[in-house]
Formats: sequence, C-alpha cells, structure tokens
Amino acid sequence: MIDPLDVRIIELFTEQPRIGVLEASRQLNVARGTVQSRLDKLVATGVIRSFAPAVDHAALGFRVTAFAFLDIRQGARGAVAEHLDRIPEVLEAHTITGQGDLICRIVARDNDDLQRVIDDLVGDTNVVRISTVIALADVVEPRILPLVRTAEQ
Amino acid sequence: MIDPLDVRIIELFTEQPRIGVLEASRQLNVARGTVQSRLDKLVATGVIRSFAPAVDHAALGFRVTAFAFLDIRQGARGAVAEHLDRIPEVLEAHTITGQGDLICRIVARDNDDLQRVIDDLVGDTNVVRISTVIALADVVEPRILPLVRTAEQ
DNA sequence: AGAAGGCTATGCAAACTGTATAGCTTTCGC
DNA sequence: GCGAAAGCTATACAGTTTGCATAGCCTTCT
Repeated sequence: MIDPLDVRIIELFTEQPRIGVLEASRQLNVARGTVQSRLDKLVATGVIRSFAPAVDHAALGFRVTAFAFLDIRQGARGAVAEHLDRIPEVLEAHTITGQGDLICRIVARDNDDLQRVIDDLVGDTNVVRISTVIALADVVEPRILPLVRTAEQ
Repeated sequence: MIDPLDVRIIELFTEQPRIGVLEASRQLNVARGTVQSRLDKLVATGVIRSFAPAVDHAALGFRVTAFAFLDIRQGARGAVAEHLDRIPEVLEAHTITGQGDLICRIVARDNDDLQRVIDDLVGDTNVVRISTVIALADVVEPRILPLVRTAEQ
C-alpha cells in the first residue's frame, strides 16, 4: 500500500507543509522527481485527500464542541440529512449501529449558543430524541500520523 | 474576526489548495501582497492551523470507523491518556460530560480488526467499561466552510 | 533473458516567492 | 475637522521552484 518513503513524505509535509517538493527531496535525500511522483500517486490513490488548510473552529469563536446522538423517525434519514446539512455548526454526522440513529459533531460559541444549536437540531420533527455530551478536554489530539506509520508496507 | 475576503481566501485554498498566492490574488482580484498578508494573519491568529495534507484512513485500508465510550477509574485519566496515545487506531479522544468519561474515535481495517482494537482499549485495567458504536454512513461529510462563512464579520 | 517499473540526474523555460518601497484611501481617536 | 495608523494597490528584482522531458541504471516480475 504505502512504503517507508511515502510515510516520510507524509510526515514531512505534515510537519512542514509549505516546504515544497524540492526542499523535501533534499531533506529526504531522494531525487525531486521521486517526491513529485510519490506525491502524485498518494493523491491519485486517495491516501492524501487534500492539501486544504485546516481551520480551527475555536479560533473562529466556536469554543464548545459537543457530540449529539439523534433518534430519528424511521425512513426520515434523507430529510434529517438535509436538515443537518443546513446547520453550519454540524461539522460531521454519521449513522451508527446500536441505540440512537445518528451521531453528530457540533460546535457552538459557548454553552448558551450550544442550546441554540440543539434547539435547531430538534426543530426537525423527524428528530425524535436527542442527547448531547459536551467535549471537555482533548485527551488525544486529532492525529493520523501514528496510523500512517502502521499502514506502512 | 474574519471578513469576507478572508472567507474567500479560505474557500479558494480549500477548493484549490495548490493554487499559490499569485494565482489566488488573480482570482480574487486583489493584490498579491494582500492575499499574502491575509494568509499570514490567518495563520498567526490560529484560524488556519496548518496546511498539512489530509490523509484518508480508508485509503490506507482502515475502512471501519467507530466511536468508543469509555468509563474509566477515577483519577486514572492520565494513565488512560497515555494508553490511548499508544494505540495508533485512536484518532482522537475527548473527555465528556454526562455518563461515560471519554469518547474516542477509532478506526480499524474491518470488523474483526475492530475487535482487536477494542481488546487493546480494554487491556488497560483503568478502563472499567467500554461501549462502541460503528459508524455506517457519512450523513454529513466532515466540513468547516459553512461554519467559516457564518463566522464572517 | 527480456520487459516493465521505479529512481537518479540533468536541463530549461516559465512561473512563483520573498521582500521592499511608494502612493492612495479609509478608518479611528482626539 | 485633522493627523496618525492601517490596509490595499502597484511595482520591482533577485533567487528559487515548478512543470515537463529525457536518458541511464537497477531491481523485480514473467
């Protein structure tokens, strides 16, 4: 799937994103064309999804993160999906196994604002029930490099 | 906080990350120095956390995503954090309010592999109980732009 | 053994970046 | 209202990087 050089390339661009292909090739002691073709391949195979800037919602003023579990009316998934899609504070949502039908990651400016967002969520009559937990501290910061290293070879 | 031009810059670099400052300035009809200073400021204020490549764990062979809720022994948060940190399949973890002490996002190659990861999680004696839900479908793909737009001005 | 694939090394024109300067306009505080 | 400060435009230039192409070498697969 990916080899050690791929891993090092991903690590390097994660740690020093503005580095450029040429400088990367110098630091890795490989030819520039190699880095270029490896990068191209990583993008082509979907391993690297994008080089989009990572935006910090906290820096934008949305300091509260919460997870919401929604029970929805049977067969209403599509409608609920549209509803969720219209709420910017919903950063992602998945259907899940087990009790509850959906899990959503939501953000808000503060706890009062979170109430507004939750009210917005339950404003859809297809949402039968909602339970919410607030994320307090990041025990493990969002990361992917350790996984990349285990995927090597 | 951020103004419409900042939003357009973030949008542009999200949609066409390899675009470069010069081409961005052309598309936005502003001077190159403006884009450059705006970008610098967005990075300096932390709104843009990084330009790291976004790695797709599914493309690496980790096709199953799950959320695990851990009950842990009182006062053992630090120990558990270290434990979680050593498991590459734990992509993030937060302490949360309400029942349960931690929520983790974990990935695995398949359902069997998920069992292995869960076994690894419960291998810590400080983990009293764990319940897991598997993410089936992405109802709302991870996103941030809608939120960025609402943060404008 | 031959073919295919991947890496190295090299070359060149075109484009981009970093950095700096000067002028213009808008905004802000007094 | 006025001066100061801040932000944007426009321009300049050297140095660097990119995109693209080519040729040789080595390893792996058939």
